[in-house]
Amino acid sequence: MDLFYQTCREHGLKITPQREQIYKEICRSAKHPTADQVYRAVKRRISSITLDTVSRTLHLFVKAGLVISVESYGTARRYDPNVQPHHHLHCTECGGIMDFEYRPFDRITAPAQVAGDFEVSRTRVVVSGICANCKKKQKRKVR
Amino acid sequence: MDLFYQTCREHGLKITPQREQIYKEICRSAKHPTADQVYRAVKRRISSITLDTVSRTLHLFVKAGLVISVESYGTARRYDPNVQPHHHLHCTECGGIMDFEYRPFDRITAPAQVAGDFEVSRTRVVVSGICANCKKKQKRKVR
DNA sequence: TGACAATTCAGAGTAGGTCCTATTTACTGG
DNA sequence: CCAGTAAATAGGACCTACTCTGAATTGTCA
Repeated sequence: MDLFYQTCREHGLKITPQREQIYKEICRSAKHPTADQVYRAVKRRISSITLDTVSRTLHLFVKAGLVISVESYGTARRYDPNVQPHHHLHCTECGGIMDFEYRPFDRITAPAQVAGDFEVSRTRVVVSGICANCKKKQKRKVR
Repeated sequence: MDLFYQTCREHGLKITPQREQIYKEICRSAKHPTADQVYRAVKRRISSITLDTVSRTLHLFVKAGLVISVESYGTARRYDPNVQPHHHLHCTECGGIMDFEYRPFDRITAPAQVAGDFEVSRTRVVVSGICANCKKKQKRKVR
């Protein structure tokens, strides 16, 4: 939580009970929760909170670099409190995203000819496929 | 378009004017369009078409391997007719996704200790940052 | 402590689908 | 090349995940 207070101060963000709970919740969750999932969890502590507050707060957190917005394949944005380099396994069946760490991948950088005028902030390897769980259930073909 | 006819036949998908136009449109667009963008474009040719038809058709195309569903950072799914290995630049400001090709990245594979029971179908490098366009406009700090 | 800008809440509005059902259409065998 | 049938489509209701507006409230600094 120290990181939270420090980052808020650095960016001139006011510290409110709502923001504390939102940040705590996103850190507690092992998955990459959506705004709505965070909202439901925080609502148990602060019953008056709205989804709008949670959504806007998560956007602010992203801008402040406190959490990151990770790629999604479904319909909802997903957030990740792990701002350290790491990589993702993406299941094309259930839409789930799982973290994995593999140091050699952390050193991958796009060559200048590719990056060009692009200001790179993060490079990630995304492995798509079918997770063990979904593979079991999978017997049917296309249609 | 040959690929389209062939893939449809292989998967027992009927060939309809709607599906032809949807596939043509997604190939024409250099970006990675959303279902809604494809819908608006195709509607100019087939005015009776519905967003529902476009959405379902794109799902079918994904299952048949005719197009792929790429990662997004907003709330809309994005589709890509380029099923060959390639990589993405993702602008965190405008949400845009641009393709890039860099052969050495195509050979990246996750080690067994990571993949485990996961059945890998595709591995992609995603470079996040700020594109040249957005960098220009960017003068303001957080908030 | 008091002023005030930042933040929150409530409710309405929007984007991007998804589901249901009746109707239409593309493919198959005769 | 035509009819039967399963697949596909259109239209409309419904849903999820935000996003906006405006008024009320609250944290922060002098």
